Amino acid sequence: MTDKLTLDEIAQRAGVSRTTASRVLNNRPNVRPEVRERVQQVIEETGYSPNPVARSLAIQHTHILGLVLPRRSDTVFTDPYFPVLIQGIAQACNDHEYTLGLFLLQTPEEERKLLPRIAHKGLLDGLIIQVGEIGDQLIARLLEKNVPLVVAGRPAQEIPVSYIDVDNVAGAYQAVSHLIRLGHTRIGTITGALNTTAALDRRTGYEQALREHGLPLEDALVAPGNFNESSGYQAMQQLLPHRPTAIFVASDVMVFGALRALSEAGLRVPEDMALVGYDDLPPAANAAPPLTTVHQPVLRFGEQAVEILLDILENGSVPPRRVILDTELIIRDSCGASQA
Amino acid sequence: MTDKLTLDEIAQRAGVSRTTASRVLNNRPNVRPEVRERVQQVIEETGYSPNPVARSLAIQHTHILGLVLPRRSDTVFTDPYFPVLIQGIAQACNDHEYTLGLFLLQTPEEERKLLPRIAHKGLLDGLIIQVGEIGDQLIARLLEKNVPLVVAGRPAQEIPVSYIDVDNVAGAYQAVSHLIRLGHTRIGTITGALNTTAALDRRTGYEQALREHGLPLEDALVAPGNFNESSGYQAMQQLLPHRPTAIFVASDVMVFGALRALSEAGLRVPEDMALVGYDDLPPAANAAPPLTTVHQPVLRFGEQAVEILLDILENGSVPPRRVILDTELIIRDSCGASQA
DNA sequence: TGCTGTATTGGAAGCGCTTCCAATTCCTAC
DNA sequence: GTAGGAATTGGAAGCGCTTCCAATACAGCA
Repeated sequence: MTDKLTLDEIAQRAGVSRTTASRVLNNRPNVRPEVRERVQQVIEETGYSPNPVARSLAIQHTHILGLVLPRRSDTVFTDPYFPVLIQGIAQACNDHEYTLGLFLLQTPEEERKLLPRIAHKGLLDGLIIQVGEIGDQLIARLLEKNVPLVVAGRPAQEIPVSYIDVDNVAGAYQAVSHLIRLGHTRIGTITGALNTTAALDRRTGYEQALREHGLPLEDALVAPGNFNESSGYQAMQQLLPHRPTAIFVASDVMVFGALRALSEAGLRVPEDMALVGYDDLPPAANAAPPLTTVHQPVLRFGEQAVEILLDILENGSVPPRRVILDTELIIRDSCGASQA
Repeated sequence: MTDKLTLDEIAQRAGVSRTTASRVLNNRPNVRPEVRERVQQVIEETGYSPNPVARSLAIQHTHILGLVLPRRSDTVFTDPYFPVLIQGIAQACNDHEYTLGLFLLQTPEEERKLLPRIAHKGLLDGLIIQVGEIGDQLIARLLEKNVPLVVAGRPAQEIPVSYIDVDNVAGAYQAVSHLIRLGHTRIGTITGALNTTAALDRRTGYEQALREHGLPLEDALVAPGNFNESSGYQAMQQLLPHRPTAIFVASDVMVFGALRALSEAGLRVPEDMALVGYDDLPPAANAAPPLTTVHQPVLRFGEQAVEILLDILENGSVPPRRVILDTELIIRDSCGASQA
């Protein structure tokens, strides 16, 4: 209601020029204390707050960051990972007084339609973009438009872009090593969608652990999943005939699917089959049995992503920043360690 | 890189005035076809796209909608409900060429800090705000600032605001009636957080069903939850000694907690205890056993929310719009109907 | 008391677009 | 060939803010 207020009016009411009013509004020096006081008075009385769009136009940035989540929407809102990521990013945006714009690119047409809006340096100061499938050209295209951006997850191509990731290889390596330490020798894995670097890296960690401990790699013990529940279920069924005694599953959601297959087969966890997952989001601790899983610091991941982006905004995008966060193996019941 | 382009330059290159250039940019009439062609040519060659901020300042709206999720963050990103809601809203925003701004108000300070940004009609054209706890004054405060808004969920107070909700009373009523029809007479309920209207309404539906079917209401059979997994677990434990044979649980997430308590107690579902949940989000179908649950059309809910908001933007906020979406009981295994 | 240097102030230009309105051009009909 | 009207064009004034820069006020010093 009192919204037609402009800085001009404030200035008039306080009996100063618009310039001076602007100065006190932005806490700039060179205003006599008494004058400053008077203007502040008026601002408070009227409940004035400056028009962000006008300000943005003048200063040439908006204080808005964009988060873009490409394709694969099935996973995007079925896996608790993304909500938590969003939360971390939103939190950090709040802390730094930025506004967060959300862009879900579900279909190719949407991507095409949204691209100009995302790529234009007018609306968004910068972008956090979740890495997509291998072969996705979105990042490359954005890069050549010169938009400040940081990628969440390791991009497939070797391009000079800033990104943040968790150490997926090491996380998987830890998990599998732990199973080996518990005495397992026939260890399978259910992979994530192999058109993502995260899934690839986790499989690499699995292989590396087996190899370094002198265990053979057996193709039949590697079942492809795609990060959702049903794929975990199917992969588990596929694995069962080959009699593994332990499985490293590339995401907790797939563990739930695996658990379902196991219970249908009348097998118990961890007695008949040890399981280690990946993610450690809220559902993991309350599962039956509670999941041993590789913890990723998703909230911090999100926070850091925006901090990197802000750094780029301030200091330019060269050289590209690279941040790899550590994971931690959380030992609960599903691996059998607690009863071993 | 080619981003310093302004409409002025386009006009110059095409040999017309900025006014005319603007006209072709916005597909307005009164431009000679050949001229229009020429300008379009230049626009394409240069890859020009107009600065959205400048345009916003001129036309006095931004084409940005805000989604604000107040407090109770524990539930917000632990319950799959919200991601799906966000998805529906984002989808609809895309369809209508709006950008979505996300505001998570986790702490009171954040709320205070963000309020001006949210309430100022400069940045956001309108707001979709998730209803908060009963007693929350956020909506009222926003309302008096005259921000166009639509509430997701029924507000507690009787205020003249537009909102969209699902028919929680009817949904719960359906669920409980179904259990009664299956022959149950000792039917308990695990409620949601009773400082929300959704939880209250669902409890009302439960009571109504019992009453109308001549069954007694028994306080001991009503256990308070708060929509998260652990509360379902605890509530179930609390209910067990009173020997219900069926439970209506106010959200699927709490069903998972209940399931955990039941399995620890050595009870089987649905043989020893019939369960009906609420939500029917992806995890429900893959649960063990698959959940009978009240389906809410969350995606459509989100879409409609933005459509209502756009309607308000276009035609004013009086009278307040009220939209109540229907729910549907999805019968799977957890209620025992399939084996009865 | 007068002079130089610093702190305060406000005028005006500019951010990149839209849009009102007056000026010009083009048709058509007479 | 000309008057009248419609279609086309561009000048200029905003939208609400920031900021450069020149102008003014004030301080300290000799």
